[in-house]
Amino acid sequence: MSEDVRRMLGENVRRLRLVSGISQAKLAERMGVDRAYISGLEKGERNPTVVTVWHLSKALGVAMREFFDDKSRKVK
Amino acid sequence: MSEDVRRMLGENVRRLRLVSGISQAKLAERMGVDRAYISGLEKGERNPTVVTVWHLSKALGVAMREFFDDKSRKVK
DNA sequence: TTGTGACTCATAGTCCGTA
DNA sequence: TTACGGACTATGAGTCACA
Repeated sequence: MSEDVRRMLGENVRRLRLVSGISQAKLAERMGVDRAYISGLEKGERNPTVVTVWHLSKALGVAMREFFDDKSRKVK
Repeated sequence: MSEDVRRMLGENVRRLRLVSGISQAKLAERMGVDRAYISGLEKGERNPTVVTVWHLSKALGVAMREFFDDKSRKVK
C-alpha cells in the first residue's frame, strides 16, 4: 500500500535526523520549511514531493536514496 | 538546484521505461493515470510526490531508489 | 507515439495557537 | 522538545482536446 511508503519515509527521516543529532526545529530551519511539517512527515502523515525530499537530503547531508531504503523489511 | 531533481527524475523515468520497452501510454495505463502526465514527468516539468514515484516503481518493476541515481553525474 | 496549454480538485506546506 | 489542531495559500495530481 502507498501508506507504507509514507510511513517508511517518515521513519527514515527521523532515523537520519537523529543520526545527525538535530531537532525537528533545526531541520526545518535548514530546509526553510515549517517545523510542524517535519512533525507530520516523520509520523508518515505527509506525502512530500521529490523536491522536498531533495531539501531533506541537503539538510541532512545524505543521498536521496537513503530515504527509500526499507530498514523494516526483513527479506528482499 | 531543485529543478535538477525533476530533470534527473524525468530522465530516469524515461530510461527505465525504455528499458522495459513500453510506451508512455502503456506506463500510464499500468499506473492508472493520464498519458499526458507521464509526458510532463519525463520532461522534468513535474514534481511528483513519493506516492507517485512508488506507483512508477510498481509499474516498471524497479526499486524506488532507481529513480534517484544520477546517471549524468560524472564524479561522486 | 509524444508534447502542450488550459483546466479542476486535492493536497503540499504555512502560520497561528495550545498542550 | 514534540504533537496536534484550525484556517489559510501555493502548488501538485490528474484530465482533455489538439497538434
